[in-house]
Amino acid sequence: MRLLLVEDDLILKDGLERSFVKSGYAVDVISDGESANKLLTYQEYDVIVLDLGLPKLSGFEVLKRLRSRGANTPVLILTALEDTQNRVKGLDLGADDYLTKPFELAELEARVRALIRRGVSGGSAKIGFGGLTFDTTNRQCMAGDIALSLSAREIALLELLILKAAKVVSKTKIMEHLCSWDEEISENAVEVIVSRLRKKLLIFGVEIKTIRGLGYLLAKLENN
Amino acid sequence: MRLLLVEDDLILKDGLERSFVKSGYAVDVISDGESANKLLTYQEYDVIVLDLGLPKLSGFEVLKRLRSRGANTPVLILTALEDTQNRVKGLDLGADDYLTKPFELAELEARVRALIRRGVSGGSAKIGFGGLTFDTTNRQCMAGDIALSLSAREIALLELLILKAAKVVSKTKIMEHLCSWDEEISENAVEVIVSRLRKKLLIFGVEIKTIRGLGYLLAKLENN
DNA sequence: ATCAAGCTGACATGAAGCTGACAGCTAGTC
DNA sequence: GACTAGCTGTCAGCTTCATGTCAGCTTGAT
Repeated sequence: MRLLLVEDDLILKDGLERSFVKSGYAVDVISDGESANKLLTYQEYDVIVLDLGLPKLSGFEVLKRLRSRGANTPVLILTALEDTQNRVKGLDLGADDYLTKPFELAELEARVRALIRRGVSGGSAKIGFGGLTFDTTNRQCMAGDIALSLSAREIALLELLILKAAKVVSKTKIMEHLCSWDEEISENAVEVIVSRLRKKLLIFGVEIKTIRGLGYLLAKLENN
Repeated sequence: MRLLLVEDDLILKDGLERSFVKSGYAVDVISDGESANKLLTYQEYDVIVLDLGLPKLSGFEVLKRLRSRGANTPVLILTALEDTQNRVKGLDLGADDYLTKPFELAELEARVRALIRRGVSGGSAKIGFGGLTFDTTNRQCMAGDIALSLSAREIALLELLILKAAKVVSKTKIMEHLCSWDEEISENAVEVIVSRLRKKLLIFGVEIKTIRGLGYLLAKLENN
């Protein structure tokens, strides 16, 4: 899943980024409100972590403009201001969650996971597809009580496909969700990841269908 | 959909063209204002991407003359001039959107899509016909919750027919919409594409009628 | 009946996609 | 530091599929 972190504190920024990357997110970091606003006009994210105290354009303003463009991307607001007034203002503007500094890393991660879940699967931690169950909390995929042995890339791809249910996901979209700016992979790399994951899923009756020229979609295997 | 790109910067021109072609547009490129103006007197487009800083005739002038001929083709202005004055001037002259360089490719594409949608279907991304729903955003056609498996050409043709609702569309018009100059296909090729699409649509109660000597039109199948 | 317009099955070609092999990289272990 | 195992991207050669052309047919107007 692709995450945007808007934060100007240098130390916090680095720590959060490293931690999110380690958890398997594709993370982009930006440190002022104006750039964030511009970026959000054309780049979609699965979740945004937004500090309120930003240079150039406040977090409030970034959020307001994002919502006024009709985007419903989940936003978690991060701030030093503890008073209720700002909390209310943030939620009124369309924030989905709110965390005041100082906070525990684990709590932030849990809330981010919850936001992604809420947006896609109606809040439940486990999503089923065919004979598979995907657990978004520890990012593991189970078939019955067997845990599939998948690599990080494979899990990221499966997560995306399973969250998009039976919709076509283009190679470009896959590239966007698996990689942040500084990484860049070829279309062929996506094909390779698909090929490897496909092989592992087939055993469990789940198929990755190719829609030529458009992308891939997850489907239950038809037996006949 | 057919797109005209008026741009004199060599590098930008090439990049944009390649990207639009990849997205499935039929793209014509022209690099000076005078030729653009001349071309626009006889060739219709679905959307025009227009640079302001052009040799021979400015983008402003091209736009002004286009509008004075009564054409309401959506126009997106592209420019290095960032000041508000020019933005206002452009919009006053009848531009539909405005983007200042440097910009991200993805943003330009998103805005072009938005313009096409706005122009044709009143802003909604989905258009229905009979039992079919055509999603202009991700260029997919659904019958209920089944996605039709259509090739790129078939989708392009269906898009055109469905946008023109129950009006007759001539073979020449179809050729214009599916191809830019450098590609050229025969009338027979159109017949073949129609034949293939027709077969697939029949199952879903939608018929492509032939109006001999005039063209084709989309109709709901009458059962008797 | 004649002829042009249109239809469609068969085929060739090239692009899109697949996958085994390989090599560079990372993390863990001693 | 050196060794190992596993992950992951690139490449090359292969397969699959979309699409234009052609040929021979059907349809419809006069």
